[in-house]
Amino acid sequence: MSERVVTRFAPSPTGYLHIGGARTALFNWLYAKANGGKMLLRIEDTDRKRSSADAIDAILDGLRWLGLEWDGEPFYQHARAERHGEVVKKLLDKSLAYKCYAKPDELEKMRESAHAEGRSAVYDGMWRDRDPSDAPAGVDPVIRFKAPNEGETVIDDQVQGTVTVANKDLDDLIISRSDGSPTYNLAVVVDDHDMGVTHAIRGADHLTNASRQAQIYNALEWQVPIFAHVPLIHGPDGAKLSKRHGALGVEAYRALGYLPAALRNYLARLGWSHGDDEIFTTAQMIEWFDLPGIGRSPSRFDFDKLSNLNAQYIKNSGDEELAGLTRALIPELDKTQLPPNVDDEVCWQKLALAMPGLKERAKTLVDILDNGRFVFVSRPLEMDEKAGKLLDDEALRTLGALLESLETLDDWKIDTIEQAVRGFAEMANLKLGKVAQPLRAVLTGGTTSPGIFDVLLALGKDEAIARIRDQAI
RNA sequence: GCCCCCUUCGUCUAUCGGUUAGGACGCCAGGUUUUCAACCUGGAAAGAGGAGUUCGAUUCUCCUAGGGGGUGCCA
Repeated sequence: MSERVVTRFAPSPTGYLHIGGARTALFNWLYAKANGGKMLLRIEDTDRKRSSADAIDAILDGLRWLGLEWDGEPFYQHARAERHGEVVKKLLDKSLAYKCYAKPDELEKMRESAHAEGRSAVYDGMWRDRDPSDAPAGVDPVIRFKAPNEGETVIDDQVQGTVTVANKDLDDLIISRSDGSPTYNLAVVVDDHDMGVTHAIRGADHLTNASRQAQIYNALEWQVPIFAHVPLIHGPDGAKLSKRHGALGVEAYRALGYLPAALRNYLARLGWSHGDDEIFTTAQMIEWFDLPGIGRSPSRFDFDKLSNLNAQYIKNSGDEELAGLTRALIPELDKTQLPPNVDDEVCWQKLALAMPGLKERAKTLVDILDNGRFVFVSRPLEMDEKAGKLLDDEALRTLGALLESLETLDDWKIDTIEQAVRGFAEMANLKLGKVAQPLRAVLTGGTTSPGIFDVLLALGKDEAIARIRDQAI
């Protein structure tokens, strides 16, 4: 391919960057990277009423968080209205478009009869060849594209294959509103052309648009870009994605404690495959990504699989890094769920110390925080029900006896701690569990935690001994 | 209604005419074990239905059913 690849991600700023959009962006980004090309970003805000600055920010932030940087400055479609108008005028001058004065009730009638007669095309072309002098006074017309009536329009889609639509099924679509603003299909064609877009990778909901856009390209005698329409993502129940399941904005995934790399990996694997490979680095994704690898059927969003992948990414991340990421997450979280002392530097150091044990049982960064809560709480610890039950007199006496072995430890290292505790259990002729469980209770206030030696290490000698002393007899 | 697209284990998918239909998540059982996880081993689990093409169809074609998308002066 001698032509340089240019892809684009073109969201409309009517809400956050949802998961489907994120995947579309990822595919465009991967394809551009894989081919040494560029991915441009275009904000499709021709409908000013529906667009918002907040939505634009959310989309840009979401892309950055996911690590999908676009090339150059974002394009804003509304800012190109003048150019769109030029093209509309050109079409008008060449008689490839015309003014239409049809009234709403006339349109409604056409809709009804099209439905009744089983026709796909709605607009009947009533102004297509009418003399402009028939125009009613005081009505601002829309401008319609004069679509071919016969033959067929064929799209050679890189994902869907050859898609053929009979031209009689496509009516004359509006390319310019009565207020003079351009509509989507016109703006997309003009912008993709002007931006030099070679590949349009987008959701399959645009498949029918592709046929109409191809007709406009042909009328303008511009080259039609290569299309790739990616099947949509559905919710776990197969229905359209709703907020209840996957249709969260990507910032919600961040708040849920997912790592960008894991989400990228999951999204890449959802609808695209490279043999049996499940886990790949971003570099591998770029190396392997191609359009034929994209499947043709819609897929469902599966949180379990995402979580599993996220767990693996967490397991392979550094302890300090994870502590930092978890700390950075604090502002995103529900205040009532936070552990105490989250501003205490020492607690975060302890969390990093506890990380080897925490990260192997965490699916998300939120799990790390939840399971690492014991490093944050202040003495004296509250015992939960199970912990309280466990701490009978016998257990408390055992802990009292254990204190000596720990206090005499000079070197508070994981293996010396283990030696001390195991040694004590052996000496006391107790199974390790008889010592570990009560110990876990007094150190964490509960009955589940990372390995008990890890807990002792993370807490530090002074704090650990103090917590034991608080309860032991 | 009409147009377009899709259909392999519950889910994501491999297979590109000949396989005991493979992998991953989840699930079940066992192992390991200081709790919970993690981990290890094993297991159940799929070609929507019907025609055709072919020596041979999951794979190619058609029909049906089901699902999705579109059908806007939204994108």
